[in-house]
Amino acid sequence: MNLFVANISPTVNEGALKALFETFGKTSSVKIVVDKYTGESKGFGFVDMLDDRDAMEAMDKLSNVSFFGKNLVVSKARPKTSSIL
DNA sequence: CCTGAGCGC
Repeated sequence: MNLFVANISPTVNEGALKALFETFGKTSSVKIVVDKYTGESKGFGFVDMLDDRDAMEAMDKLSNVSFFGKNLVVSKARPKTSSIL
């Protein structure tokens, strides 16, 4: 399950985020979104977990908890913005 | 920045 993680502190990198979610289960990929042009973190990212139960567990346990000074907000990711609609 | 990412030599 792909999870959307918002309100990520700039001090958090993908490795730290992955380690955090790995405490609940296997993560297949972690992505922190950075601005294409400025290279700065947008403050949100995505964590793809192999097991849906672990994903929901992580979503529940990590939502609104302080991580590096910011309260994480975890929810199910939506499909990436499509150009076609 | 609460929903990303790769179109060039």
